[in-house]
Amino acid sequence: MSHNAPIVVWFRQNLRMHDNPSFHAASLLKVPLILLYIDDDSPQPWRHTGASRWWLRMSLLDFNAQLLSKYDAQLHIAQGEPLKIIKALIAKTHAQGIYWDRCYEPYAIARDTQIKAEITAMGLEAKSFNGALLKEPWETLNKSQQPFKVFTPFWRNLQKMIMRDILPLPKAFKGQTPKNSLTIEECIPLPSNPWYKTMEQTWTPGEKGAKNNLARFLKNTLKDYKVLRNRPDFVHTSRLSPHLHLGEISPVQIWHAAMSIDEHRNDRDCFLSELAWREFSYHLLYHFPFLPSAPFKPAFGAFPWKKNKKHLTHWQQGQTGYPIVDAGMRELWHTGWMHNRIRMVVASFLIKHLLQPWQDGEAWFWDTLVDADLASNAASWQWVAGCGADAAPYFRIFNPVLQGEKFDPNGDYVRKWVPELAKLPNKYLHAPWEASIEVLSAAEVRLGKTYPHPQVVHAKAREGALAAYQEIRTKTNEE
DNA sequence: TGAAATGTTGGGGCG
DNA sequence: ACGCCCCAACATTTC
Repeated sequence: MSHNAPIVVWFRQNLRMHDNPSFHAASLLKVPLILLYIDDDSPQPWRHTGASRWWLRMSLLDFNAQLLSKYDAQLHIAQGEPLKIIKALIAKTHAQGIYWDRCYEPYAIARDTQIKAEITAMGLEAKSFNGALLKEPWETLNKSQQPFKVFTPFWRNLQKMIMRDILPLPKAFKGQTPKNSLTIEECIPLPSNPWYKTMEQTWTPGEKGAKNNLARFLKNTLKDYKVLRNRPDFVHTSRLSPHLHLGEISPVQIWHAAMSIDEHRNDRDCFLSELAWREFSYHLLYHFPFLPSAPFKPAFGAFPWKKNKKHLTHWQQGQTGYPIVDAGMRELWHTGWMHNRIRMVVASFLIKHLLQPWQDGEAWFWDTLVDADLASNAASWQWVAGCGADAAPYFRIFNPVLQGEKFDPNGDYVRKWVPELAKLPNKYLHAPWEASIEVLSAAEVRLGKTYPHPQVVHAKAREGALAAYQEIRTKTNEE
């Protein structure tokens, strides 16, 4: 192996050119670079499907185009088992090593650990970097060197830490694309069903789209973020989550960009604390790898869920009869995204009103969200269910009518996504069953025909949820 | 990053 | 003028 042998840069969830630690480090070596992307189709839990896979396709296409125009280099696309692919690639190209930015999903950690061991055993270099997090999960420990289990101390600790500088764009390098490369289009075909067309109108996947979203957010909507982020009828959140998931932008870039703004300090810190929730989720997933499937609080293993396929289906389709819930579920289906406040409302409804296991909601979000992220999704569902680390107390049950009236006071959000209720006056928009026959017919609403009756009665469902909670509390105490 | 039930207070109507 | 009741409005507790 000559010291001019190429280095493989394996891109995974870091599809960006700026502030990319592995890419940047490799580019400093002044050797040819092989830019690799592998669609890992080996059997694994939580493989990306649905909406987030559509995003992946778009993101890869954009990234590849940017690489081509900036460096005259292209991604080497492969599909299959990463270890085999990498070994074959190294044999063919005589590469001297491989660099990547770390992933933190349990499956990915196991896979990468094995690959690193095998590559090292071959006498080659396998080097990993932190490109996805502000700090590694093992760098943020409490005073007794244990992982944090409560957000606030985690957040306070994070705020005291010094963030690394943003890395510059890699200088020119010699790109090398092995011949037998698949195209991105072949590797990740468009879904057969045209649902993605609405998403194309909503989103601009890729590094530029991410940057534009950040700039738009900091300039126009950081002011009053703390209050207005709760309004699903406004565009007042950053909408960075899908970009962050594939690393089109890094949390370090976001951190420094936000910190460079001196006005609206309260709003800024509130925004950064949301970034810290993402960080906290990764922290939890790393230290408690069962997080996506089992309750963080073991007592919840005995929770008396009342599995009901019909309830789940109505929820998924946005046909629960509670307008704010249905609006959210339909926004999700059509755009691959849902406003965060509404995510809490619909999740609480599925878990507490319908008594369906949080894992069923988690699975649905995994398929339908463009920002589907194992750590955030698992931690957030557990948070709502009350079984997570620093979770909302179980008895905190959202009233879907009050939430609607409070956060969608003019009804714009419900009217947009549940148009069959659009003509109802505001007074009844969030609780159509309370309207008189006259009001309903004037609005051309026929409950049970044009819009469903409420699937459950709030007050009764609330009692049921509290009783279910009581059951596991009793069991826990007996143990 | 709830909501409902329960408790307290004080203004005003009224005998 | 006074006591009594009603009930917002707000505070506290409970789930």
